[in-house]
Amino acid sequence: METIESLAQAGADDQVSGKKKAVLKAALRLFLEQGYGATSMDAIAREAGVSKATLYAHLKNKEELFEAITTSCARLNATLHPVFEAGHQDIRAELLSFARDHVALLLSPEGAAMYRIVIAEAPRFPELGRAFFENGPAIRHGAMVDYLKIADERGLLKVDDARRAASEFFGMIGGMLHLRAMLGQGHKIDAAEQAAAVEHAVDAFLRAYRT
Amino acid sequence: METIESLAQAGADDQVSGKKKAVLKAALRLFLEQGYGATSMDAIAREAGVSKATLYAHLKNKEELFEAITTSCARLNATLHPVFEAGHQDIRAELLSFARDHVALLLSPEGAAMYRIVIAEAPRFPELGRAFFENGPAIRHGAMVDYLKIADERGLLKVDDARRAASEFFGMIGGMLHLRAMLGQGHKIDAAEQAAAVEHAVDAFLRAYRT
DNA sequence: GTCTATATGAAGATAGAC
DNA sequence: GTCTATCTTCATATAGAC
Repeated sequence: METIESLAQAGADDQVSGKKKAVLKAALRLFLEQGYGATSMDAIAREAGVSKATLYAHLKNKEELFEAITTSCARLNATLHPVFEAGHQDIRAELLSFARDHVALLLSPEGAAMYRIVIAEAPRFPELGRAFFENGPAIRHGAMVDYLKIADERGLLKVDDARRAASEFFGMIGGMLHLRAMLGQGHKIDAAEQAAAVEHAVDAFLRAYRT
Repeated sequence: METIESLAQAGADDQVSGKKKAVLKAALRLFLEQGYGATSMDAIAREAGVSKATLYAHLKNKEELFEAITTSCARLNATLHPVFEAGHQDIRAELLSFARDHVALLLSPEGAAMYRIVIAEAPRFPELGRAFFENGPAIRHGAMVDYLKIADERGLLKVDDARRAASEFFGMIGGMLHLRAMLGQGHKIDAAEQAAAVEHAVDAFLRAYRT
């Protein structure tokens, strides 16, 4: 998993000064930790080790600073989405591996914080919601659609509607767990219980779409 | 569906003055529309048609006012959750009806706004997250668990783990749709497409758990 | 570019009159 | 109980010196 540091650095152009990188990095961390409204420009400047004036020399205002995070947000999603080894050697094992990685991302502190802030601010920053969706869930969904289509063509699964089947897959492996995490009820989720739930869901999916 | 007006009235004790009711009603509306941070006490007082001093005569502060909303929040969930006619006459029809009502709630403006604000503020108001979960998703989940257990006992379905099966049911009928709505990408969801997706998911669930 | 110091305004909360 | 007017705090954003 990519670190917040590398994300912030990657999010900034390579030509920008170290100060700007520090500001973006600090902003990403604080926004994820505390949310948009609760994060003050003072705190970002302090965390970055620069003055507020320097901060405003690089970024127009708080909104622009937050929107700059969109890049890191997209990168987070694109980088973290598991590489789908679509070998179709062992469908159950492949789906299981994909599902585990997906759920681990949803429930990780960074992943959950990112989902939370994007959901919270989507009305005020529609572009952020769009970028997050397109670069994260939509990409993973598309990968699963392709996988299921091939599996259907090869007669390994019987999938009448790959898009809907993919949506059902993601929903059933992580829907309730994700909801619990979003509502702050994720602390009760035991790791073993989580793993068993994912496995159970994958098996149910396979029963629904086996040949 | 219960209106915001009746919710606010029901949320307040019957003995409190009309002014307090007006404040609670205004607060609920503005919180749902704009979120916690973006809603000022000035705006709530103005919307309620009272002065700020009057507002503070009834509620200690903004946090307490927000927490008072928890009651309405719980009530919204409890009231809106579809009555589950567990007749087991026609399982597919019953699951379909339940699923349609559930998804309609998730995607309704009021439901989506409630989910959004609770998710956004769950870190700062853990009790709100807990109350929302216990009175909404958890209740519906429990109802589905009971339904599936009975269906299993009667040999109508083969459900090895009712809790996990219920989680999978909710995830697959609404997971991706809900996520899209939360990220502000719900406007693209065509009503017919939505209905077809729900039906498709119910059928997939039945294939996974049929006898 | 970077800093210290400050202007400006918004929002939570209250004092005192009626 | 209710209001007008005000206090206080804090956050965004900038001015001016180095």
